[in-house]
Amino acid sequence: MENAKLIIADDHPLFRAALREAVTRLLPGVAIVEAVSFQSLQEAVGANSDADLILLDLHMPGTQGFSSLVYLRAQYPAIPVAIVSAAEEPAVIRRSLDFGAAAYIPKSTPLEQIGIALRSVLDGGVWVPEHIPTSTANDAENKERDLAQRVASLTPQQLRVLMMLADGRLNKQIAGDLDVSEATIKAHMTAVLRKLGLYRRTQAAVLAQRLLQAESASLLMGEEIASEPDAE
Amino acid sequence: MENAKLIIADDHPLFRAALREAVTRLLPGVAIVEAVSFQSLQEAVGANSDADLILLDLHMPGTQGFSSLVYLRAQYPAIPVAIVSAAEEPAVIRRSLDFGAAAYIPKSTPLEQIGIALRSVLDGGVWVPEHIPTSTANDAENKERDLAQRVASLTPQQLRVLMMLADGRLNKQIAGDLDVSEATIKAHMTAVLRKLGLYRRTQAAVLAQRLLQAESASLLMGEEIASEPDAE
DNA sequence: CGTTGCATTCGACCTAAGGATAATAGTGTT
DNA sequence: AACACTATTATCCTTAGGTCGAATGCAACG
Repeated sequence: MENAKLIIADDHPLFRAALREAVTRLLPGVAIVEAVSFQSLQEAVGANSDADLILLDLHMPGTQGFSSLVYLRAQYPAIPVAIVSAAEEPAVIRRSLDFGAAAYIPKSTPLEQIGIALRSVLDGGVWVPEHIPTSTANDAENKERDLAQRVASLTPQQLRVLMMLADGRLNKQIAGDLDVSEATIKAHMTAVLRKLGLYRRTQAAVLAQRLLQAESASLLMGEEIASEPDAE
Repeated sequence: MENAKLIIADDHPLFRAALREAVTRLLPGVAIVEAVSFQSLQEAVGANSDADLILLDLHMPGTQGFSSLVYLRAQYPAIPVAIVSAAEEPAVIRRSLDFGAAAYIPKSTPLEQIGIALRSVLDGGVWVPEHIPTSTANDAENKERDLAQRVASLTPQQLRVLMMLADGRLNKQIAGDLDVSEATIKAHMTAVLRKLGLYRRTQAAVLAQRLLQAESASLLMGEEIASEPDAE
């Protein structure tokens, strides 16, 4: 475990340095790659697809909300991702885990706890702060969590299609972007709708918009999402 | 002006009382109707469509974001709406005005200022706090403001169609809901797309989602919205 | 080493969406 | 009364969207 390879992604230079320092002390001998933006994170993980762990800050230039996490999980499902964030709301933590994060480390976590967390994740485990309930009775939040898990089950290509759909692009345009035929995009679209339990692309677009970009606001209240293709 | 009719819509009983008290003192003799939710506001304004002013709190049960304001403006364009809110961010204030509000009164506004504001609005004028710049150099925000104004230009029926579209409903379903033919919905849809400067219903749905429901988060950063139906 | 599972790809086929045009009717303003 | 605007509908046509079935290829498993 000591010659593991870590990727640290955080846009704040000071905090990145502190994190590097901490990791070096807690896990001597690990290799560390740093990324300062979503762009550089993509490059870093592309050049180091054998990495053993990614420490990820939500709120980086180039991404909003959970899109970077979802991207990583879809693109490199083998690499565990630990979220390192200032936010400590249970709803954010739970959703991070629903999106496939292996750990959620609030920036206020004591050093030795961070060490425990990192070792646990490198061993293939999961780590969350102690006082966080893993379930909630909030019906609206549960609905959103379910959807988050569904999004996490998308394949890399399906996720790409969904994100481009949320940009309002046509199947034909997406096909051009991904350099495949339009029929292929349609097939992906069908799969996305099935996995998300929806019936129309418009619903998926709105959903992706809310789920991936929303921060604190919409986490606590929900509304109806899917409706049957009802009779008329 | 003294026998004007006001509608006060605020879900907080204490603040509603304070507001009623203040209005009674500032404008003796005005009739006051109160609403505690979006539902009751709809009833109140329906039964008092000759009202001279609506004092509206954003954040009421039954609505998120600006949807209640947009609804009122579309449904009763003749009745000026003054937003009364705790939020004081210039971006929120500007967007409220873009959506057609006649005034924006932060809850911290001194009483005599409120009186000036109300009289100004009842006279057909507009009122905003002094220190708020009416324009911004923020390119992303300007893009969103332009879209907000476009949304404000929709007719009541067009707005309803847009909102249902943002729920992911089919033209056929919307037609059933509004009890008109699908051809009519298509005509409205075409008009909506034209007014918003878009080319696809998916874009409109995502847009409505962001514009009407977004609170603080997405107000400061923007992304590309419309793209030409480009060649492929 | 085969086989099972899944992701990706695609064509055929049908349905939904959207543009153009034109017509009717109600409403409110000038 | 004339005008402007909204709402409604229909017809025709083109494009976009979505389902089904099926082929390919890769990677894990026994």
